[in-house]
Amino acid sequence: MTAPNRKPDYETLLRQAGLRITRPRQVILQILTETDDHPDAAQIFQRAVKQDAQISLATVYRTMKALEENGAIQRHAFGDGPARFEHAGDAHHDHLIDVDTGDVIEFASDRIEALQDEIAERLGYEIVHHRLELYGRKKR
Amino acid sequence: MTAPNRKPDYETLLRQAGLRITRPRQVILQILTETDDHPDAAQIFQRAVKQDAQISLATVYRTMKALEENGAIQRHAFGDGPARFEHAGDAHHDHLIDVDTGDVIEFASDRIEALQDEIAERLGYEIVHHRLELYGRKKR
DNA sequence: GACCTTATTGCAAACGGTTTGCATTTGCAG
DNA sequence: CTGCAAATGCAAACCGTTTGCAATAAGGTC
Ligand SMILES: [Mn+2]
Ligand SMILES: [Mn+2]
Ligand SMILES: [Zn+2]
Ligand SMILES: [Zn+2]
Repeated sequence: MTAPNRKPDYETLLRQAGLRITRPRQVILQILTETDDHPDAAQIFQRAVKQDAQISLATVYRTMKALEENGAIQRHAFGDGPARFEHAGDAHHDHLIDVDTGDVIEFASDRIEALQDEIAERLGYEIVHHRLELYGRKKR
Repeated sequence: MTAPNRKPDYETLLRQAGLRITRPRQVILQILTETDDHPDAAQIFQRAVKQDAQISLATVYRTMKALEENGAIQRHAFGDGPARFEHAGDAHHDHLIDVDTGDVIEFASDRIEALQDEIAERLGYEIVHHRLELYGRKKR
């Protein structure tokens, strides 16, 4: 469940950053555009290989890094597993991870966000970014 | 800055779990007892080697795992660096990491904790654990 | 289109943190 | 003190990620 899809124009974004639109990148960007979950590099790679059998995992990683540096995607590290990605541009939100299924549910709370700022303020700090993850189990 | 030191009796705890009090473990436990920060395995190892030159890093890792499984310590993964440890038993708190210095400041907010429960509740989940980390920069 | 320069690729090897197999040592119950 | 299982040190394996390198291909210029 991702916030309303902004259908970000990754290609234009990359072009403006002076990066080339290569075949591997097109494939990866397409996957990112039409995905609604938080895939890791291996999953993106699996999906990519179906479209172009000679894409390499290294290229997936390099592309993700490029996209991240240009603010096109966000990288998360849930639990201790591999990094997982999602397109940026949607409004800020945090995540609830189902410990049984691994499902990721998004949520947002401006009250929590405000309290975070308050706390940082009180400690004499300015928040650069934060990470709030709830790990939970579905109530039956 | 850690909450008031509970001076946990790790040795008794380990004995009750059926684990043996070996020399390497004594050294590591001592380090953990008198430390007030959030050291990683390499740091614990460095400190340990000063007391007993033949302790191995593998033993540090194995001991940390044993302690964690018995609820004696907590493991954190700040940013993307190595895991960092602190003794459990102190009251729950979350962390503010100084992005410039790496310093870790502890804080607690029952208002935030309550809001988290509320959110999970609303989504039909029960929180097993959570992770709240603020990454900030000191205001001058 | 052909050409040139340079970014990007695939591959395999390196990486850093952590875990593990194994032969040896050690704690500790009897 | 003995005997046995648990714990150790070492080195090798691990897993996700990054990197060096030679080969390829993007895309600006004519
Ligand atoms: Mn998300
Ligand atoms: Mn702490
Ligand atoms: Zn947030
Ligand atoms: Zn908390």
